[in-house]
Amino acid sequence: MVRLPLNPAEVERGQRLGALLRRARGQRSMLNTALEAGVSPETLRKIETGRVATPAFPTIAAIADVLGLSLDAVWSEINQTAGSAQITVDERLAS
Amino acid sequence: MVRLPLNPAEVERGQRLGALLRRARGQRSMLNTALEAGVSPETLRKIETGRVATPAFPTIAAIADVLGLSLDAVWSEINQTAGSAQITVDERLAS
DNA sequence: TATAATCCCGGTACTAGTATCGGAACCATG
DNA sequence: CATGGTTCCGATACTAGTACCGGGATTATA
Repeated sequence: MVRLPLNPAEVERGQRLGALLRRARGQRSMLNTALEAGVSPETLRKIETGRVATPAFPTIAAIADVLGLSLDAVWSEINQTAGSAQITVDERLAS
Repeated sequence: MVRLPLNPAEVERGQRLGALLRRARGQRSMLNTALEAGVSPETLRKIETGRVATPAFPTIAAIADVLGLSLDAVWSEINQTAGSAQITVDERLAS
C-alpha cells in the first residue's frame, strides 16, 4: 500500500554506483561535472557519497554522458552481487 | 530551495520512454514483465503510460534487462529532441 | 597569514516515485 | 452467458529524490 523503504541491498548498490561515478570523474571538479550534466552539485554529491541510493534514470544518464560512461556497463557493474570476470569500467578507463 | 516541478520537456521525454518500453514489450504481458523485473505491475503501467516521467535508474535498468534493451540505446533515443538518422530500438527489434 | 577552490554536512522544503486496493472495461475463450 | 486474462483508472499512503542555504574542513597557492 505504501512505498517500501530501501533494503540494504539497494543501499549497497547505491554506494557502488556513487563510488563508480566518483572514480570515473577523476580529476574533474564536482561543480563543473554537475553543471555540465544539468544537475545540481548537491545532487551529484549525494549520489557519489551513496546517500541517494536510487537516483532518477535521466539523472544518471546525464552524468554518465558527461563522464563518457556506458549506462549498460554501469548497471552491470553495480548490479552484480559478487566479483566478476568482466572488464570493469575502471579497467576500461585505465586502458 | 525546493525540488523543481517537471518541465514539459521532461514530461515528453517520459512519454517517449514509456512508449518505447511498451513497444519493446510487444506480446508479453505487463504482469509477467513487471514481476520478472522485480517491480510492481502498477509501476510498469505508469511508466509505460508516461505518468511517471523520471523513474528510478534501477527500475528502468531492470525492465530493460527483461526486455533485452540496451540502456544506452534507450537513453539516446528518448533524449534526442528531434528525429535522427540512428538505428532505433524498434528497427533493431525488427531485424 | 590570507585567499581561493573544492568538498563535506545538517537542515529545510517541496515534488515525484513506488506500491496497494478496489473497481471497471475490454476481449477472447469456455 | 460466464470465466479468465489483460489493461486501465482513481484514490490513498508513504518514502525517496532534487534543490537551496549556511557553515565548516581541507588543501593549495600567493
